[in-house]
Amino acid sequence: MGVTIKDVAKKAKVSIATVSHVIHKTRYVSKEVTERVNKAIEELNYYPNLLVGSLRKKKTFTIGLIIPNISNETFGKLSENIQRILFEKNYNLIICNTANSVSIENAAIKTLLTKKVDGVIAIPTTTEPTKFLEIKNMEIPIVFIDRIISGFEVDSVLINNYKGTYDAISYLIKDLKHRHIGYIDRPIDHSHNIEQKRGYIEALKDNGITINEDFIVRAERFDYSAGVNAVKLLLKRNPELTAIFGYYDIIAMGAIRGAIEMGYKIPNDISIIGYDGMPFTSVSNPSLTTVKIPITKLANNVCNLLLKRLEKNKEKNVTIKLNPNLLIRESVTIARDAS
Amino acid sequence: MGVTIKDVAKKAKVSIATVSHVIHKTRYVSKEVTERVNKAIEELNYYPNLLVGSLRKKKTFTIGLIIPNISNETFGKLSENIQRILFEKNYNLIICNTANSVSIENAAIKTLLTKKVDGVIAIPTTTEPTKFLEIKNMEIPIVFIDRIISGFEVDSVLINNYKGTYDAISYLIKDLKHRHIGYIDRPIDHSHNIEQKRGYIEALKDNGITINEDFIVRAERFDYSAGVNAVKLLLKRNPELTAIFGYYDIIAMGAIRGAIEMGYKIPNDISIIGYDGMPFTSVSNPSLTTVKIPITKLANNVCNLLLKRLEKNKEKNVTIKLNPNLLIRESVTIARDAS
DNA sequence: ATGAAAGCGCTAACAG
DNA sequence: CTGTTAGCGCTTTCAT
Repeated sequence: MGVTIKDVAKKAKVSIATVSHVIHKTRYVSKEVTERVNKAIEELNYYPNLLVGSLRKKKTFTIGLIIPNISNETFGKLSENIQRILFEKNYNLIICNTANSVSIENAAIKTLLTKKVDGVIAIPTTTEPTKFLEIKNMEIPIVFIDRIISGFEVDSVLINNYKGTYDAISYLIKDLKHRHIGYIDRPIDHSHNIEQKRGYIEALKDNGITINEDFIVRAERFDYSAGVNAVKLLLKRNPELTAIFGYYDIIAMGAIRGAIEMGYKIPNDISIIGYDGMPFTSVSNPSLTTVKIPITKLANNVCNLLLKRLEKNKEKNVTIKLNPNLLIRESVTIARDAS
Repeated sequence: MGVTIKDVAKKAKVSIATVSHVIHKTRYVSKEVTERVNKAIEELNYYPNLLVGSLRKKKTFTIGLIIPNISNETFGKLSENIQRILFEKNYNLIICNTANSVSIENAAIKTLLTKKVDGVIAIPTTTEPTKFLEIKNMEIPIVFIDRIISGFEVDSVLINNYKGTYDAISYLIKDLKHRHIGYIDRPIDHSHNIEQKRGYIEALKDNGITINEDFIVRAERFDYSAGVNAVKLLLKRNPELTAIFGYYDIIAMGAIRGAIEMGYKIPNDISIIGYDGMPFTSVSNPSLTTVKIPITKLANNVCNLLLKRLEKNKEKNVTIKLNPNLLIRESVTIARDAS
């Protein structure tokens, strides 16, 4: 492992304890000795082995991040912010992409435990707490982002997806007179999309519109082409639709494409709303009206929560709820059947 | 640090050596004992501390990834692929975003060295090898992606940015009859954009077009709005331009927006070509003609190179060069002044 | 077929 | 003000 503290001690003609103390400024060392040690460190290109230190200090300064996929713009931005904030506090991030696979997620947790991370930040895929329970039982702090696992208490920073969707749908109904609104749901249920759907249902109800199950369809996957297919299915089945909500920007972008392929004009024939507020949705044409998740705020809250918890692990779990907000852009307009 | 090998040994009534051997199958242990040990591991929820193991084995199974920013779609995809491939080989990734800052990059290298990573993968920002030289001197394998630091020999997987740009510009000239082609360059020079520019220059030369320095401008930053500004500057100064090449997709997207804001129609008035092949450029409108970097192939090559090097570190440096390819989409068409 | 014990590089308690 | 040393959790050599 190259140069060790011993080599430095020998070169500086001091004990290894002194070297350690010079590095961490953990007790007074005379100026001359300090200089000698620093010189030796410099000359030998010594980098203290933090992993060994962690052996005694019970702290690795490593945090695990479990996330579906960082190549998603939203998750990428989020990871980047988290990494930056934690790096400033001397923590490093081991990022594990789960690709929405429970088995990969479990494997990731296992590795993180063997790497003895000080804490875990997760956007969990699973809806069973099993593996996360193990983390918790080991008293390793966990922070969940935008997901709940029912019956599992953790610190979490949530997005008010109910309100986000409710507001978007209400806007379509009240401001733009839509009454036939299609809905593209997530392939598999998790807490966030269930909340979204509740927002859709409640907004319809509150405006006296009966729910039509035919207007709701699940995307087959998490990607663009799934959006294309979903919208086609929806529009063929329900030609009366004047607006469509996609639970996720990429799906909504696919929906725009699918609708265009079917000969519809966006937004004149069909209004489309997305969810997440990914940057690229603003540069597309038409730009996408979408519900924006406050990423920076999210990252800040997550890190704060975790850092606090790393200091005192004993207090009650905290849940923070952040409001998304509707970004009105070009992909929506007044309903074509508005009277 | 919770449950240790000792606890397992005690519970299974064997020595810690035996526990270790059961875990790693590193010597024969009788069936009964093996079962007892595994049962104890299970019941105690024991996760071996890999960091300690690395103390003796001189191997941490951790790789450092230094990258400008993973929230960039290209880098995000790249990171994700690298993470997945290495994870399958039991390696973890510590990702450090440098935000194109040399000082952050240096700080990142320092941390990676204290975390005793087995290897480093980097898209370097600096053009001075100083810190990377330290890594190399410690005989830690490094792989560079798409960047060269002159006078610094490392394994690298490069993109043939010269050819990528040359082909794109040649296409504009030969197929689409453009003769007045603007060029938006990177804010600061690095190897890849220098190669790109050389491709631009040579393509013009080879087609008998004289280089006009006024047609070349540098983006002020790496972002969308810098593209907007750059194109405006370019078009005001040179109304004769019929096409513009942006060294980076986001800049090119900004250029489209800027040109539209000035009243140009894309592609009829101005053709615009980007570089990178980010996914979102295909769903925008008009979709962007761009030079696509082969991300998956890139990730595979990088990981292969690194994994090989982790086995035998003594051989000569390897450089792999991958060809990008032109994706022809909607943002280019025949020059408006074509005769 | 299994155990005892040295030692990896470092921190921190103790000693002087 | 500085040095000596035990020990963190584990792997591996040596011993039986």
